[in-house]
Amino acid sequence: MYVTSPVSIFNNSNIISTQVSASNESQPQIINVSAGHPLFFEGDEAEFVYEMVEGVVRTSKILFDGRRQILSFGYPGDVVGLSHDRFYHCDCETVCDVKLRVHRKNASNTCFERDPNFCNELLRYAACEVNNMQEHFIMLGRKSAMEKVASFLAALMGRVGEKKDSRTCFDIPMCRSDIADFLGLSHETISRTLTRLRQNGIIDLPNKHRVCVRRPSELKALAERE
Amino acid sequence: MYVTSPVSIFNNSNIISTQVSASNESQPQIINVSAGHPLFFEGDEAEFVYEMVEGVVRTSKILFDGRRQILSFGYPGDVVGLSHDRFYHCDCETVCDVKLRVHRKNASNTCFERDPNFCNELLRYAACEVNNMQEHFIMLGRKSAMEKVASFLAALMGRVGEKKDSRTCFDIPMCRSDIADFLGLSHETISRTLTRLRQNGIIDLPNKHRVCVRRPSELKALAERE
DNA sequence: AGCAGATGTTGACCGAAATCAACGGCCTTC
DNA sequence: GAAGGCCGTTGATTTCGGTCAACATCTGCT
Repeated sequence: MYVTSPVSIFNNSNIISTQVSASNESQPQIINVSAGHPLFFEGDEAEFVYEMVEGVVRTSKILFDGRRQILSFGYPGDVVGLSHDRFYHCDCETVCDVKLRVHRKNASNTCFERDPNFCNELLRYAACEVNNMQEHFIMLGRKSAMEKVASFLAALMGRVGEKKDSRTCFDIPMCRSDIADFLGLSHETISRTLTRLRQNGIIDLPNKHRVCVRRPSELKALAERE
Repeated sequence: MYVTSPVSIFNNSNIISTQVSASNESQPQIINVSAGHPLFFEGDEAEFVYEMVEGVVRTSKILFDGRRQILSFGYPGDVVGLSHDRFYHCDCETVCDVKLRVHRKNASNTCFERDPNFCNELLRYAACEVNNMQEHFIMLGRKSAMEKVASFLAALMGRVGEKKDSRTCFDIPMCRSDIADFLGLSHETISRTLTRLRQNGIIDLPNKHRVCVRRPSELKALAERE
């Protein structure tokens, strides 16, 4: 099943509320996609806009020689597949098993124009998206490897962390290379930096896909300093 | 005169047409701002959305220690000042003398909601913006210094280049540090890379603020390779 | 006109992160 | 359960671009 084009990074606000999307045209369909499958490719006709319900997707662009930049990880509440024209402008794949709500774009290509409320919500979502992307700009352009990794962990902690005693734990469903291509680093540097954070007692790594933050304030400090 | 929050990079399409914006509320006012002045700062109340008419602005974010990332250069036709909430999320300053059209946001804070057409246009503009930003992501995260500078020049060439004989010339109103902070490099690297391009016969530099491209196809090739 | 500060260029050197390489663990597949 | 491939970690080495520094040029100011 091949679907949409994603546009989100870490978005704290579920701007698109359930009832708003439910009111749009024929009720949107929910689909499941298993881990490691593409939803759509750059250049595909952009028929759908997707709302993440469960799981994580990644959106990316590839250069001619294979270099890859991950644009965003789409988490529940995020919207993927917005496009200003008829085509998707990045690839999108599932990172793990995913459940998503599918909105079909109408013929006129400005999606949802018959529903001004949903259009306004989408506009606010897009503006929010732009804001998130701007934060990511300064990360990619001006932060050190340690700052990048700490910022990434801090963002995930804020979004999906579960508090347990004095720790905040969360899963990292994506592999090291995905994180590397998101932060503009090599996967070796991701690994080394995580090891350093563990050695400094700031995080624990119970297994490869889970992080427990032992000192949240120090992590946040590293996200801005060093 | 202090005004808006900008959101654009290099945008080929003047999506916001004159009559659409003119139909919005009380007719928008045109203002002039001279070179080197701020339009607004991060955190300011986002009262206005601006349409660039003439000149160039830069939008930026600053880290605690002074590191700066330029998010976009706003050229005529671009929109600056979109925000998902009541505040601007970046600084904006004029690079040279600027003329711009000012749209006041209404009280409800979702700008222009009474004008569904303009909302749809803005949505398409925002989606286009997101697309441009995605292109910039792969530039910041994965391209070499030469690729970055060549991409920057190629984008400017396509947008504001004037064909003269076999050459395409254009002004670069911003200083080297601005370009550096846009591309995530140091100003010395910008200078060195421009010199290399000149030595290779790909560009001429008649003066510090003007570029003539002698071999456009080689420039475009460098933007993707090397 | 003359001065001061900003801007641009170039060289020397340094360092953070990439690259290259080796290896261990885990998962899939037959 | 053997084989092969991915993934993650760690070490050795390289390299690109940053930093520091010197100097030239330009601009604005009085």
